Amino acid sequence: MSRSHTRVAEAVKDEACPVTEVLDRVAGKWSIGILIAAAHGPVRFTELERAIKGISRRMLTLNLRRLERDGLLIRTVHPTVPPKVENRLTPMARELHDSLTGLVGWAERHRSTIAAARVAYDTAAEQRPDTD
Amino acid sequence: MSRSHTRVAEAVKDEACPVTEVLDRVAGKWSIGILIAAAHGPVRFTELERAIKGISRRMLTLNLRRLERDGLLIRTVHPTVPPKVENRLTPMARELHDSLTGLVGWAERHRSTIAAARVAYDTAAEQRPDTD
DNA sequence: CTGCATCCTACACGATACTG
DNA sequence: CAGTATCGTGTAGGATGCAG
Repeated sequence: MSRSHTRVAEAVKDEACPVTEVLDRVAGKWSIGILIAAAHGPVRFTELERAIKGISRRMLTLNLRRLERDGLLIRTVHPTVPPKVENRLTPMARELHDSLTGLVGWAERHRSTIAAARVAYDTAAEQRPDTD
Repeated sequence: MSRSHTRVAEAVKDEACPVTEVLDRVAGKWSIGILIAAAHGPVRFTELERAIKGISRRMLTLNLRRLERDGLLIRTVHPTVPPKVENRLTPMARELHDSLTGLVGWAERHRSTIAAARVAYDTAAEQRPDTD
């Protein structure tokens, strides 16, 4: 088990690598949440704001813009008096959404294990006066 | 000290957002790259450093520690004269790795589309003196 | 309702130097 | 080889207030 992975290492080399690319796009505290929250069809700004919970208007706006800029999100503005904006994912984003749910599923499955690992790690660290 | 977890907002709404959980773990410029680079078995520090290329020693170390703390990575130190440290993913991390490669695959498939979308978006923005 | 402007803090990351 | 220590920077993100 070695040769086939060489390409992975090579793929990871410079800034232009897809890894960093996707990272940049999905990075951030809210991107994934927004993508998932917006996945079930046209969603309005306020809906997202409530759905995601914890996100600030500023962050929602900024992330929405970035996603739109990357062609992951389509923002439809209805020039009505009370402004109405519908956000929906592009097909491309829906593909991403699949990987994302996979990620979330993983998180759900192992959350407790991870939490335990952290406690164990921290405890072990505290046991070591050196690490203090 | 592990204080100041402004990021996760801790236990308050942890159950509510496994999204944020996973985000926090995969967030960062290098986490994914490291996980992928370390996926093919025991890898030494320097190997990772060379494989990922662009990463600083400091960042490699920090991320390695975090992954280890979360129970995603096992760090085996061989107390030999030239220190030898082997890093390998835990089974849990391997599952994550699958989602990750999915993510990377998506990135590879749509990279050009995204780039185009950006250009289009930016161009459109420049066309609008109003936006100035 | 949807968003932008401003201010401010925290932290991720980089560069460099030192060490066992 | 595999880190650690320190300093400096950029920017993500939060809080608040104003606006079409």
